[in-house]
Amino acid sequence: MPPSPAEPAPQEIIATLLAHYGPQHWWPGETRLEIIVGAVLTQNTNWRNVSLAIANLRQQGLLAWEALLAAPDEALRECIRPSGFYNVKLRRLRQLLAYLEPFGLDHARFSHLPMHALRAELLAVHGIGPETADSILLYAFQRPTFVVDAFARRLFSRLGATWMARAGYAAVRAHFMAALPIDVALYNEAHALIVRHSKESCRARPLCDACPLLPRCPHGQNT
DNA sequence: AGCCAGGACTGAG
DNA sequence: CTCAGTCATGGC
Repeated sequence: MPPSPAEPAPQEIIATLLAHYGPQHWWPGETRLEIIVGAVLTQNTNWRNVSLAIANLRQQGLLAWEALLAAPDEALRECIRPSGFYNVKLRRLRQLLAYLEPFGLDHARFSHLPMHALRAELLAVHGIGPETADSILLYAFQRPTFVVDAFARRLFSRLGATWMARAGYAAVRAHFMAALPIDVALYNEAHALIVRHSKESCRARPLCDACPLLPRCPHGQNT
């Protein structure tokens, strides 16, 4: 797919964002279970709504392994309602839990299995697609996989890698992983920085003069 | 008051 | 294999 002329180099962009925003130490949840739940609930949904759902679960004491497994559908549904698509997400969450249940979240298996093997297992769960699987692998199990999301696609597309807007998930992921060292901490920061930049500077109105990516980043284009 | 958000799956052509 | 339709709430 790439390399074409004048494509943004991932390591440069990430380094620039890192220099500007500093390390994010970003973590989409307090616990492994919370991260996994959040990964499902955030599918095509803004994090604000997911937070409401997570808060409900916490308040009901359902962010605990045993309690979550034992919770009736109705209780779970009410908790996750604010995150939208609650019927679908309830099923997907259940199926993911069903896959994890025989082992438990802290089973050695999840830290010893080769990443691609674990990734394949997650992808085999109905309702777990590539982005959800990668989020879980990276943030719950500390595996070095690059998370491709709408933010990364939009940002790099605007910076010159226009092919990313329509390319398949695998191609985009492979591009980033070929351009960057295979490193958990790096991928963690990269995703966090891209999200932060996308929500902050790139949405600033009027145009944000402090944008670390100026003049490359054409502020004002759609989102 | 629409429009859209950190996807994934299904059925049709 | 490509792609529109489907699922749904809350914030702006």
